[in-house]
Formats: sequence, structure tokens, C-alpha cells
Amino acid sequence: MTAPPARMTQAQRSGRTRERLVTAAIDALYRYGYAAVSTTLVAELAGVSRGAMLHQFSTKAQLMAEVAETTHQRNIAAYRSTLSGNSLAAEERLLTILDVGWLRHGSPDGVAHDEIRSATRSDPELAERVMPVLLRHAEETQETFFRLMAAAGIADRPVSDALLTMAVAALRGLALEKALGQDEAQVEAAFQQLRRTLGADIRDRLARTEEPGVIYV
Amino acid sequence: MTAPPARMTQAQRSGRTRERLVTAAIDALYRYGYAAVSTTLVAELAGVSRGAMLHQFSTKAQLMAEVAETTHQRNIAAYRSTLSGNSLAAEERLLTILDVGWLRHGSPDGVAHDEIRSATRSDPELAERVMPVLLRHAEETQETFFRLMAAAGIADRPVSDALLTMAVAALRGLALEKALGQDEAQVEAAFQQLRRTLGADIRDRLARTEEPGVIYV
DNA sequence: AAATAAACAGTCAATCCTGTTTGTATATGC
DNA sequence: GCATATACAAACAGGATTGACTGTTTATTT
Repeated sequence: MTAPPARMTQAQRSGRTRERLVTAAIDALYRYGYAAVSTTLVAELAGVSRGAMLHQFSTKAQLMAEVAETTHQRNIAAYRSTLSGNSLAAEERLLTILDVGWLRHGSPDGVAHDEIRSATRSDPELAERVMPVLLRHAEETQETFFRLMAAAGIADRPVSDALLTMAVAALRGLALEKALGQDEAQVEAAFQQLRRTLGADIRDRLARTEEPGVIYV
Repeated sequence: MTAPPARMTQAQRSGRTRERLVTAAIDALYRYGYAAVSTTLVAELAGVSRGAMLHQFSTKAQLMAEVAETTHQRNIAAYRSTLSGNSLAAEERLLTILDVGWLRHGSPDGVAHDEIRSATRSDPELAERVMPVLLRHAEETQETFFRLMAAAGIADRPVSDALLTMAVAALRGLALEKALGQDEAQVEAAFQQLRRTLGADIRDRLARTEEPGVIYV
């Protein structure tokens, strides 16, 4: 007794296989890294025929663009849900962002996103399709972060951008160490060092502004 | 009138083609990234026949191991020559190390080294051959950095390791941004942010120790 | 219910890459 | 000077990957 073929609309069928493919791709990127991820592998992991895959994503770059979009959306959702719940003082709030960043960069979503990002360096076709997406994400993030900084009393765009770029670069570097299988405790200690250092800097900057108070997003 | 065949010893011939290949490989890794570097391309760039290449480096992993070794040696040479010349106060000295680190990580040598490092994630054969080398480099670096920290009065191994891991991860992240063609000024500003932040932290730590004074290496 | 469109399945061609193999030239040791 | 080992040259085989192509099934529209 096999299950009946379960009638679905076209949109449901498409959505289902697209989701399966994106999920499988994220998992594969997380586990093996971009260079070891072939479209054939993704299709197999997803339990989707090669034909179906090519119908939904006619090139590898298109699939990766969708992966980049999906992971980014889940990332910002994580920031939002963490920040919207509780109302912390400025310093705590900014450090919480760092914590979420660390959590996300180490997650399959974050690793997959960063894998795609760095792969654009070697793959012009991927770059052409995905870079615009990544740049949009970056601008979006800069804008959001600046609003948070401004709300904390540091309404200085260059400072905000530099802090963000530096922190994100550090998180990417640390996440890569973790992905390379370096000693977990060591990497975690390095993150705590980053946290401590950035915390001190932010505290210092806040001390030079009017009373920061509580930030509302 | 063509040049006479220039008699060379076997060692000279080997050394010459090995050097050509390593140089070409570094250049290719710097310009295109690991995934886009084939052995064929390296041989062409080096002006060396494929047969000669395979004679000197029978696998791609072996070539890459040599590249990793060469670039690392040049890196530590850069640190040594910078530090041995002048005798700076502890804080200045540590920041100088950071500056050299930034310079080297952005150089073709540094980029090539980091490309190989991250490629081990996707290429098990490369990992098997190269990881031992990279781990040796890492231990060497940790040891040297710790001695510098100790000489500066911060003889705390966990702190030294965490600081180093964090700083190197940040430099790798920033160097990647640069390699990806992100806005130079923006990346440079982020590095200055890192420098400022780490400088403050070190100053803070030094203040809690006995008079640091001048470090001799 | 018939016609059309969308989703899916599986094979194929073209390309690229790595390392092997076979053969030649140059240097070295006796 | 000759034998041997090392360095170099170039063609080749095997394997993998991507996107095209042909045909089938399922949904939608009229």
C-alpha cells in the first residue's frame, strides 16, 4: 500500500522542490564547502531528479543566488527576533548583536552564505549573478546597523561602517576557523576576546556622548 | 643568434623550474583564487611544460604545500626584519606586528596562503598534505607571539593565544574583503578600527602589569 | 473533456582537469 | 667516454561536471 499521489497545485509542487533543493544546498555548502558542491550532489541530497532541478534553477548560479537570499532573510529574522523581544541598554544591545552575529555566522545558513560569497572570487559566472544580491544585503545591513548606532547616540556613519565591517570580517574569519575544524575552545576564546575588545570600545564611545539610555527599534 | 644553452647543474635546473612554478602559483592564487587555479594554468603561466611540472611536483597538493611553505617563510621574514631593526615600546611594538600582519595578509603571498588554507575545507587530498604544514606554522606563530607578549609583560598564554587567533581571523576576513574587490577605503577604515580597538585593549592590559619598557627580541 | 502549460525524468554532448605513460635531452659518476 | 640518473616534453586515459535535449506526467484553462 503506497501513499496516494497527493494532489498538489503547480505552485505547491514548485515550492516544494525549490525548498528541498535550497535546503540540500545549504547543508552541502555547510558540510563540504562550495568547491565540493556539484549540482548533481545537491539534486541527490534533495531527492530531486536532475531534470526537475534544471527546470527550477537553470544554472548553478541561480540556485546559489536563491540560497544567498534565503540564508540572508533568516539571518535578519534572527536579529529582529532577538532585538525586538527585550529592551536593553545601548552597550548590552550592541553586544547582543555581536552575539547573534557569531551564532549566525557559525550556523549552516551563515557558513553557506559565506561560502558563496568567497566563491565569487574564483567563479565569474557566480559573481555576476550573486554579487548584486550580496551588495544589496550589505547595504541593507549597514543601514540597519547605523540606525541602531544612531539610536544609541553614536550617529557617525563612518564610525558605524568601520565598526560593522571590522566586526563582520572578524566573525567571518572566526567562523572559517571553526569550519576548518580548529579547536572549538580556542575559537570561542578568540570570540570572547573580540567581544571584550569591542565592548570596551563601544563603552568608550558611549561615554563621550549624551546619556545613551534604552534603544527602541 | 640565440643564446647558448647555458650549462646548469641539475640542482640549478630543478631549483629554477620549482621557483618558477611556485611564483606562478602564488600569482594565480592571488589573482583568481584556488578554485580557478588548475595545474595546467600554473604550468602555462610559469612557462614550464606540463611534464616538467609533474616531474617536480607529482600532485597538485605537493605544489600547494610548497607554496604554503614559501609564503610562510617570507611572512616570518617580514616580521623579523621589521622588528629587529628598531626597538619600540611594548604597545608600539605589538601594533607594529599588527601592521605587518595587515600588509602581509593583503600581499600575494598572504592571499595565496589563505586561499590554500580555506581550500582544504573542500579538498580532502589537499588537506591531508597541507594541514600538517599549516598547523606547524600556527604553532610556531603562537609560540613566537607568546614570547613577544611575555617580553612585554603579559605572560599569559590563554590571553596571548586568544588575542592572536582573534587578530589573525580579523586580518583574514579583511584581506578577503579586499580580494573580493570591496571598497579599499572602507576596508582600510575597518582595519584602522581594529587597530584602534586592539591598541586600547593592549594599553589596558599593560597598565595592569609592572612597567613594560622596551622589548628586545 | 480537450488543449495547453507547467513540472518532472533521464540521457547526452562538450568541456575541463588530473595524473599516467612513453619518449627525449641533459647532467653526473665511474 | 660510457652508463646511469635526473630533468624535461607531450600525448593520453579516466573521471567529473555542467547545461542541453527529448520525452512523460501532472495540473490548469477553456
